[in-house]
Amino acid sequence: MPADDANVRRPTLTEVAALAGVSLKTASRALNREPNVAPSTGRRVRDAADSLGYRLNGIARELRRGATSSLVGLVSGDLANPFYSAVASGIERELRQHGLLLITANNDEDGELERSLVDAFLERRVRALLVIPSADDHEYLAIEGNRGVPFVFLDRPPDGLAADAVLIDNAGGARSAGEHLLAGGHRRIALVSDLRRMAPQKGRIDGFVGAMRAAGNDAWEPYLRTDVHDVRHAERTVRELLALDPPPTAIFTTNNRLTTGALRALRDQETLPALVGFDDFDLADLLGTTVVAHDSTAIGREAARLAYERISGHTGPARTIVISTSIIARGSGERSPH
Amino acid sequence: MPADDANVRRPTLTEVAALAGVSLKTASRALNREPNVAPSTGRRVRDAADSLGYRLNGIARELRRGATSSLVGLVSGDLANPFYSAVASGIERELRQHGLLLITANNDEDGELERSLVDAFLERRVRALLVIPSADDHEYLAIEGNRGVPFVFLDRPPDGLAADAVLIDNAGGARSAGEHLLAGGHRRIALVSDLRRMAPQKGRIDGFVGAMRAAGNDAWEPYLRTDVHDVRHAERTVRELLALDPPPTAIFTTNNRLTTGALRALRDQETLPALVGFDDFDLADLLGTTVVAHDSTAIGREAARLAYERISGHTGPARTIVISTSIIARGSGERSPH
DNA sequence: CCCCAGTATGACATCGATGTCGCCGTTGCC
DNA sequence: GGCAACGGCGACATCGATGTCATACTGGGG
Repeated sequence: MPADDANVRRPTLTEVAALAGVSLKTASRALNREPNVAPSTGRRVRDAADSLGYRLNGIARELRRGATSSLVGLVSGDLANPFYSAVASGIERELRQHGLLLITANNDEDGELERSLVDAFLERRVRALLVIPSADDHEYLAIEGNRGVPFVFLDRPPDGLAADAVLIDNAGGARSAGEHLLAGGHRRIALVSDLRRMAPQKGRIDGFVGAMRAAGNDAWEPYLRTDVHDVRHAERTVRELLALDPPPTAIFTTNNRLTTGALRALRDQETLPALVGFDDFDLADLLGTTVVAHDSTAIGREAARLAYERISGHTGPARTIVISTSIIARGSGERSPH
Repeated sequence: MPADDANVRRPTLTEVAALAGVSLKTASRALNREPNVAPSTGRRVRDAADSLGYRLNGIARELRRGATSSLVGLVSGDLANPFYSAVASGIERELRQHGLLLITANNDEDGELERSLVDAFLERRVRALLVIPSADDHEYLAIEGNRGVPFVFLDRPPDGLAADAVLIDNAGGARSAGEHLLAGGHRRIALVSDLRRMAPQKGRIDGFVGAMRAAGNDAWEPYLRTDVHDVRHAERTVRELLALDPPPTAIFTTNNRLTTGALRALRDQETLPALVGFDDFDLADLLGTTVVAHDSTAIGREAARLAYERISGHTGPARTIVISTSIIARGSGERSPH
């Protein structure tokens, strides 16, 4: 049936204009509610548009208006990780208020993939690009930044490039975790961290170590475990730590995944070490887990805000926003050394 | 500095062609690696493109190629809810394999907003539209479905419209939860559900009620609580239920939020009722919470698959995929009535 | 009564790419 | 030696909208 074929094609503005008996330009004016259109003409055009099921072609409009879309790109890790999804949620909310839409892509923690995703976004002429980078080197973005596409880095500082960033006070949070445990009387404190090459992890390690040094404590040193990258590995690592003689009396885990692993390892232990985890998580209150908390949604919101200011024409040097952290004591971090 | 101004405009293919000393069309051929371009010409064009920092304008390309983008839209609830983010993650992974990008927007559980987001997506000429609907009536989408934009409904069936859908076996899962508790010897079983008007909730209620009827049990009836919509409300509701005389000996909560609320309410109780929750959640194993689990990521993956098949030209009647559920016993659902 | 301002409209160029078609110069084959 | 086939390339139209400029008509002021 040819009628079907006709049906799958969307009507163009030209067709609407023809049906309404006006010129293309007048139809455009009517639908955009520009001034200087006779009321009756306007109505006729809109009726024609409705009856045809016309919908503006945003691609064509954007090409004409300057080859830049109303999209903002986010390249991050898997949204299944609650940290990333909280950030994405904050971004989306903020963008929506300005009529911008969010495109997301998962870099699978792969620098190569990240680069090609950034490329894909740039080809689609996103208005801004938000990145929670996995790659270490961001110099390849330098040219772009100067070409009118604002970049904002989230959670990790840009490397080899001046760009806006929203970071967490990693060192501060980790220092306060260390101090909290020291204040509880702990000395043999284990540190379980993720990949050391990632800046936030490095910051957290440094902050913790700083607290230890400041207190003149070096009993933690045998218990340092870095480059632990997933829940299973964290669980295994914590089990191994607890089997040491003497075992640590407290553990500090530097992100939500590692904290989860530690909790699993502690499940069947008789004597529980103290535990403080970086990143708050759902139901931590029920599990009584003491954490270094921060507002992940705010990270996204602030990043989107910075991006929007750049889109709106703000120029000036790169800015960095640091999101503060706070310790939420729920019991696990307050267990005393035995 | 005028050099700056020049810098913010992206070079066009015409400029690349001029620099390489060839025609626009030849430059296009070279960059797209079409046949019939002399190797030396190709190299010259690519060098020119690199030196100018040229990047293809996807908007223009898509306009020319048929006014349809390489984007797929997802309208859902807040990504901060792990159910939605798991679904989004599944979708994005699947789409990426086909070179498609995901645009997300949060409907804030508001039918009006949802409609305008769908509009915005359609204007941007998404290739397909995935919806976890909040609105009840989807007839307004009927015209669109016939215009070549495939729709896939997730978690909730389309209403007044034939479209592909990926659903959870809500009734089946809830029935097995009911049967599980009955088998444990429970009779006074409370049902705490979210908004009854939402199809998944209705399905879960019906499944549970069906199990009760089949067993000839009506002792649950005084403990039915529907239209509980957030964590706080769920916590309060469960507290009230437990204060009844006699109290229920078991509770079935019909989604992850309500389960969270119930867990909070149970925290300080002396005698614990059995608890089964619909939706699995992170750390449920540590909390020992028995749940009706399903693979949320698979929902997204399957929906993206259906959409992709339609994009690739598949026609035929609307299909519905039902994701199965299974009970994961972790202790809370196996407590016996006291 | 004329002129000017302002309103309503349309013709045409344009955004940046790709598709169609045709031209020119080599080959290769009969 | 002539001709078909093909490789390499460019001129031009095109996708669907918006911006610019021109034009016709209306009404009001001098």
